[in-house]
Amino acid sequence: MLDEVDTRAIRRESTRSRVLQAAWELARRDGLAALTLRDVAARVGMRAPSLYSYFPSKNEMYDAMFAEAASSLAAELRGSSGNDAESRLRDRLRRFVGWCTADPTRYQLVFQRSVPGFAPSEESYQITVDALRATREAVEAAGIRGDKPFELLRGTFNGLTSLQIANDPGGNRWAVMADEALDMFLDRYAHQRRRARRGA
Amino acid sequence: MLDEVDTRAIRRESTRSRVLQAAWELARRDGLAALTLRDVAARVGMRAPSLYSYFPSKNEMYDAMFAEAASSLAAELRGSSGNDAESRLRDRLRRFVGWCTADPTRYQLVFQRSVPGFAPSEESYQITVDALRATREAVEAAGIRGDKPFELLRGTFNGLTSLQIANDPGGNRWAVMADEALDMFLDRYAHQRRRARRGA
DNA sequence: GTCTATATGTGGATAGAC
DNA sequence: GTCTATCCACATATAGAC
Repeated sequence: MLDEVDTRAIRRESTRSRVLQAAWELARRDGLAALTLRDVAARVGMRAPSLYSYFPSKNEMYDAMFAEAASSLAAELRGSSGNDAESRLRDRLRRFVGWCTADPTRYQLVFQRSVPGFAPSEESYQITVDALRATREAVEAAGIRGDKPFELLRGTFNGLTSLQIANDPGGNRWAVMADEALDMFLDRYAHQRRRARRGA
Repeated sequence: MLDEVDTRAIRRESTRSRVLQAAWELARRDGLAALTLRDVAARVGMRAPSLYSYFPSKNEMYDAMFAEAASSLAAELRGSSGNDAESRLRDRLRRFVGWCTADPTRYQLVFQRSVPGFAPSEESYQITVDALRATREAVEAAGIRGDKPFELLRGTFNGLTSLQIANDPGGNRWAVMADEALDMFLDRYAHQRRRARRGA
């Protein structure tokens, strides 16, 4: 009987997952804001009201998508590696750009406010906050401290990805500048570390 | 009789202008995408269908707003001045950031694709293309050539303004970094002029 | 859990009177 | 030019049968 409960819960999760996948597909095709419950339901062979068994509202469905996307980004960034702090930062930023440009729709949901009336729940939003804090730590591990340099780096990479997605979706005209951007940044802000090393 | 024609045309333009102003006010209050013809009309003491005397469709109204905003930006940037090319570039970039952050709604219409189903007409879009080309010329006048540096600068400033607007609208946490960002950029790319370039 | 039926609301756009 | 009346399509969400 406990087995039955488990089985039911698993099937339920599976259906919920199928619904979310259908929502992503439609959002990629027609745009995030153009999502309708009718279309999502039709895509999994249901009618719109049936979705309310899985999500209490449309915005809760957006929130589940947001959480999925944010978790995916966090996982991608956690996979960063390198022999030293600078290499790990470089890898992390490359992964960031790669993740953002791989799926503009996903990027828009997480980083832009492109769905009128939707804001992520505190819980879902926290996933992105944690990822940002980890990036801040990676920057500091590379010897760069202070809000200003960090926010400048953040702005630079935000700008590159958003130009990429707005003007050349699917391409890499701006994405390939990630390394160059980091070099420019390190040229200016990593000098303390190098000078200190040289001086010592 | 020609006078009458003129008077009528002037009144018409005046009303059209009032409609646009009402649209901006509502867009700032409720968001660009939340604009409705009913609300806009009500704000100028009309009913929705009357607006069709001034704009053939809602998207044409958006396009008129886009053209207005783009022209305003172009005029602002044309006012840039300075004693040398670098100062003029710095002033131009300051003006850019100032213009963008002064009115997030205006910025969103011109630089983000935040209205589903709306794209500017070729004619309106051209205004922004011209402004961008003039900025490119200002960068080259400062001795910096090539697509890559220019696009990197463009990305950096795009990123700063978008962070500013998304996270601190009305404030200046990121806007004040404009000078710092340009310094970082010049550190790396204006050195050709002054000394041998390091690295590749 | 899924359905049909429906409440309830929205908003762009057109027809035709004045 | 502005109005009323209306069309039409759409969408979220609920009630209640099965």
